[in-house]
Amino acid sequence: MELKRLEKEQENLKNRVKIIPFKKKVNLAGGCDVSYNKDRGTGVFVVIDRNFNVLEEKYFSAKVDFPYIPGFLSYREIKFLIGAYNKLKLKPDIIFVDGNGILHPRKMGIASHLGILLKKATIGCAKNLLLGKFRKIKFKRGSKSAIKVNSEILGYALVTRNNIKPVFVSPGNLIDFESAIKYTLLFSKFRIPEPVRIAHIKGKRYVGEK
DNA sequence: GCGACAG
DNA sequence: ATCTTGTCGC
Repeated sequence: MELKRLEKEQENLKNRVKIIPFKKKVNLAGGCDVSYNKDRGTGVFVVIDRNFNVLEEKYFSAKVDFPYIPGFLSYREIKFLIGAYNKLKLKPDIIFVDGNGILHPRKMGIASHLGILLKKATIGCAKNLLLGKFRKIKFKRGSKSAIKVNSEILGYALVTRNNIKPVFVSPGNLIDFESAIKYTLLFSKFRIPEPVRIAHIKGKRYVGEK
């Protein structure tokens, strides 16, 4: 099937992912999300500062041309994200993506894919677990638990708010686990990191042109 | 074979 | 993801 080809493409792409120490100072954080309406999708990109002020927001709408298939989310959504990103004037130092980074069957979740195409540091923050196992944790902001896939750590379950279930964080590209966790907490006020949460809200409210 | 399965 | 009001709990 066609998915076999895409699987190989992911296998190749993953060789370009770099899980390396993140040194840059983060003044601007980007967040993105895709919302749907019938057969159309809209990508939203927002840029916020460390005080959660929204400095810029851009949209990109187009027809949906790929179904949702677990493990292949980027083939459905990445064009919307790229489209919105290219309209930004401000370029974020780090980007939060709704979905996984290397916590993926082929270590090529949408956050990693986007990070490679944009050559930017990206962090994947999923609301639900795609794969792997982790030990139970206290629902106390800051507590975390490694998510293992075949005994290899690919991400962390991270509690960003007291008494609220964790989000599943994994490096996308050009960043390490520690920094991914650190910045996710730094930019989280509620369960979902603000950049992504805001992008999500903007998307639902957005009524753009075709 | 059966069940799980980001958005 | 999306369709959708009230409602339970911190």
